[in-house]
Amino acid sequence: MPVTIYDVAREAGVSMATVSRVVNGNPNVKPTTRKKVLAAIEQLGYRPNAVARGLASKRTTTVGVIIPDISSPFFAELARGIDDVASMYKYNIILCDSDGKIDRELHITNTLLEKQVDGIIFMGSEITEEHMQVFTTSPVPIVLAGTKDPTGQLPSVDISHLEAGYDATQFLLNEGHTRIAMVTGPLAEPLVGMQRFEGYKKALSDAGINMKDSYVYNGDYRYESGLSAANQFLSLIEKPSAIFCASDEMAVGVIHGIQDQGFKVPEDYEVVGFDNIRLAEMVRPRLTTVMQPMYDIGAVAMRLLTKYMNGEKVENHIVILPHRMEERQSTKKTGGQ
Amino acid sequence: MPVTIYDVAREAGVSMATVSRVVNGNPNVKPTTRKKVLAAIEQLGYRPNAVARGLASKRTTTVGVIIPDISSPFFAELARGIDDVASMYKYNIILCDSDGKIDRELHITNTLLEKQVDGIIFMGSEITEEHMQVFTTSPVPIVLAGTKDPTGQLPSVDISHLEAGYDATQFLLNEGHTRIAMVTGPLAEPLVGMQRFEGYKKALSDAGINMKDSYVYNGDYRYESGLSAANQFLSLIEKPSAIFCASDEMAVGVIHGIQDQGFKVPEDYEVVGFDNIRLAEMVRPRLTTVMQPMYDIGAVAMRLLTKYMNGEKVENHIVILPHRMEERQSTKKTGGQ
DNA sequence: CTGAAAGCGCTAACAA
DNA sequence: TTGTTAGCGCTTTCAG
Repeated sequence: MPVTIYDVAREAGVSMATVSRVVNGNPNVKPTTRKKVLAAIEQLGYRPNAVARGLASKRTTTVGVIIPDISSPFFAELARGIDDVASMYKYNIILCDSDGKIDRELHITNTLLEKQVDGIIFMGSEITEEHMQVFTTSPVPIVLAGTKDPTGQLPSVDISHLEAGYDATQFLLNEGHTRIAMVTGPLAEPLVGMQRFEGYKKALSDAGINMKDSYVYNGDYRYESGLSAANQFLSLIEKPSAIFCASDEMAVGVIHGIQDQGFKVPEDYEVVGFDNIRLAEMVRPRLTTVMQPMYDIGAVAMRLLTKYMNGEKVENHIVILPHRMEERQSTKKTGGQ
Repeated sequence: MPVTIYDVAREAGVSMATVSRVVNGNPNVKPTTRKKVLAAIEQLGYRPNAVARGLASKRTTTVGVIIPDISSPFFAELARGIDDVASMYKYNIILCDSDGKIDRELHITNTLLEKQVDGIIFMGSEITEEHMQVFTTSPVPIVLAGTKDPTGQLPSVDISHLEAGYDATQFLLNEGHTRIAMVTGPLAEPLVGMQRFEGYKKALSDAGINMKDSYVYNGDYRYESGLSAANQFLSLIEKPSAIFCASDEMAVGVIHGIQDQGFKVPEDYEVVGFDNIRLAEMVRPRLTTVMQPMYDIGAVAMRLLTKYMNGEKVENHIVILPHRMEERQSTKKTGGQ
């Protein structure tokens, strides 16, 4: 039988209220009694029951985190940012993998709400009507990380995927390329995969270049689809001269696919990735990529959530963090810049 | 004001006890009343309060997970295994990054216990006296994943790092090498880094080869230390001909270090890694490595924990999962095998 | 098969 | 500065 606040109170010769006060750092306690209580706590090895506290106070100092896949380097880095800021603010994280399945996401949200989390951070590629329905009726604040809500109602922290896609393509255009291919993410994701692709199309059209369907390979962010994409592109009569990939993993796949056929990067083909995960520095040639501040997205999302949980007024509920081109060896050195 | 079990009871015209029964799937409820209650729940949009339930039942269906760094591919994969099995058994995970700092590990353990988790899974490289002191007095079961307790008291799931180190070295020995270098992990980790190194030493000594200090580079599992290790080894008068690395990241670093100096892997130097993270397949040459079942370690650890939480008797509290050599292109094809 | 009632351990007024 | 006293929302005997 564990020791309760009541045991401590008796041992210290005070009331539970007083014990509660010292445990919670309430200043209204005479130093002498505080000392007595502390001694009793020490002596008995008292450990406050957070569940009871949660029930009485209606705050659990726990937030729920819904993530598609914690074993993905991208999301793992985001999660790290979330956890670091959370622990800074004394919150704990209930982490749930959703596998990106909508029904699981919804179900998890509900479980988290049952557990009385003080807030939720949601990562996922798509925000459907159903999501909106659940999220907007949530009794606690929910912020999106690495995605955004199409209607702009929900708080979110993300980059501009469209601009990022545009910039990457532009970068290649500036190198003098006209035959630029793209390995996209799943286009079923309207807010991420599709946006990056839109950026690519826009850059091309702004440059007066017609997009060729044969220069677009629909990937799934994974290494293997980069490999296949390279094979497809290299089998074309008129091959592209540069390839923009919607993820670093695919970019590395593309590079290897190219190298396996005896060509060189960047001499024969230039390749640009997306994300800037650690892998980008662990390949040869090292990968030129769109740097996305993953850790910061998580950290800022969590910080934002703390504000909502504290009832603070938030000026800007949609945060767009900056991205930038990280130039390495998979592209040729541009003259200027 | 959220709807409570009491509201449902009134709406359905029954007692709270009955509502509780149907919510918990207790069979002792007449189908008719069950239907009535379900209707009321639906109608009111009732969502059970897990905190209240936890206080009353003394079970939270939540387990704590202490992890050095969720952004490490190795631990992320373990975490995935844990989470999958946890959700299979309807548990949620409170995930806490410890940064491998002992005081944080201890502090987190305490917080988790305050939150009344039903069990804990601990990942970390070292188990000190202090850990033992805290873990053995825990009111809930604790299982170690990816490490083990030196005294053999605590339940754990791991591989044999010593044997794995031995096998990797042996593998290189079988290829005819006599000058085998090793890039170790931190030797301050007695149960992981040191064990792999011990395996290396043992294999060498069993083969009648004297270990040379200049062939040992003390790394930290990261890519950069592989790079430095390669530089050190290649600057030796008598260079090693094969290098065994205690992590895949370091192995990739070593390979790049070698390639950067104009040499080839495996032609000039053979390299073996450790872990078999996804990266191992995403480099050229693809990495021969010691495959460690990371996902399974997590999954089995969680499964083991469920048994303890259910009060089931466990025959074998120390589980050693198999490892194996995964032969790829960073080593030459051996004739036999 | 159902209801009444006693807590679970703590917080938060409210008094004193 | 401290104590008293209600609950928080639910589970769980124990009766019936």
